[in-house]
Amino acid sequence: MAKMGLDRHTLLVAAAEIADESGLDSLTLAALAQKLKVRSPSLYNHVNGLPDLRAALTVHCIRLLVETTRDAVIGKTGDDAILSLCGAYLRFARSRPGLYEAFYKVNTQRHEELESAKQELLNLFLRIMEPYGLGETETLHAIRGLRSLLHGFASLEQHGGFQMDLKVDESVEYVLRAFLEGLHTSKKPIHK
Amino acid sequence: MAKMGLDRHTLLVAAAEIADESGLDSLTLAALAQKLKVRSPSLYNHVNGLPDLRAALTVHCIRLLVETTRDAVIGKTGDDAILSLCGAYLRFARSRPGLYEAFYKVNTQRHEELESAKQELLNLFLRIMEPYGLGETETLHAIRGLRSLLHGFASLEQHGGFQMDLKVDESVEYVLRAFLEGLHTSKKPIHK
DNA sequence: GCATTATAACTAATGACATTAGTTTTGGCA
DNA sequence: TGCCAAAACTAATGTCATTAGTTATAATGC
Repeated sequence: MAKMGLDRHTLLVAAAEIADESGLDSLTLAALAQKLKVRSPSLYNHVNGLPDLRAALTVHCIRLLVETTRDAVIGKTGDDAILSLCGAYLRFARSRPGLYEAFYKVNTQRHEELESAKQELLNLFLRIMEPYGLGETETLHAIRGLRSLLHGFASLEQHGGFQMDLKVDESVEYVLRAFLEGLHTSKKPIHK
Repeated sequence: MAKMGLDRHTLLVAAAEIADESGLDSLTLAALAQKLKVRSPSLYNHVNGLPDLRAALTVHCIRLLVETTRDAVIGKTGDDAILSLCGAYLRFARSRPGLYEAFYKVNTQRHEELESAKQELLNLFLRIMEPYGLGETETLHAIRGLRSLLHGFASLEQHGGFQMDLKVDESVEYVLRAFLEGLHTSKKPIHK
């Protein structure tokens, strides 16, 4: 019974690997234990059960996503920045499908870490929308639109929603350009 | 041991109720059996295990969604039709959250029913995009955009993604108007 | 260096599931 | 009325998560 020197972070990384390989639903404590060559009850020394592990994955995902997208917008502004951010977002979702699943399957219970990670992501979007000079409310609407668009594309793509023989990236670019065009054109309040 | 007179459709409806009440993950054969006052192995007379039940729910969901949205666009064209369709879509997702979950958690295995239900939904979008006079490719891009937007909003809303004190419906309307505006404005191919 | 102690591993056990095999009942039809 | 297929059942297996209680080990204090 050698001590394996596991810690929370090691578990997290291994868990993310399992999720990426076989989907978040396949992430069981049994599978994780097997991967780490340990009996499943041992995991409880580092993690508070499966829900806790999944919540930790959510935070982990958001942090990586912030890192990735923040990196993608360095030295860019306006439409360029947005297109770059969106590209990075979607590549992230594709390369880490299981981790990305954890992103939106957020547990209702909110804790400190999760909130601050989400806030960071929002801040990134806020800064990137600044140059558009939309008002506060409209900026928030626009950000929700971007997030929804990105999540929609990512989620549908992940679940095999785009079967048509047509590149998803081209759809994304087309749609983003139309949306941004629309933002530029109608900088006025919504008309009744 | 009285015969309960269960059939596949009864199971489906009861299953959808459970999913709507407690989430798709809570839909277990055990729970369904209890709801129907039957032992869980009995369910296998009508359904081929949990995966089959979930697949059936997916088809059920898409059919209801087609019905609902088709109804919403009767007598409307252009932006009006789209706004109405989108409103109906999102109301559907809100009112049947568990069923809607089944929509996008599509099993990779495709069968006849599922494909034809999906095709019907696509056809509805195709017809509604006709008056925009975009080319074939661009119409498909635009439809993907609409679907992604709708799914993104629905999914994020369902998972508590919009916490800001700002009506989701207003965001949807704002974003849709911008997107449609953009479609109208840039009817030309994407420029490099 | 040695004893103590907290920790990280373990084994054993329970209870919820899904699923399969094999059994009984029953409703409809010849 | 008797037969049969369908629809219910019981029993059993295997996979999980989780808890309780045990043992080994590493780090700490002396």
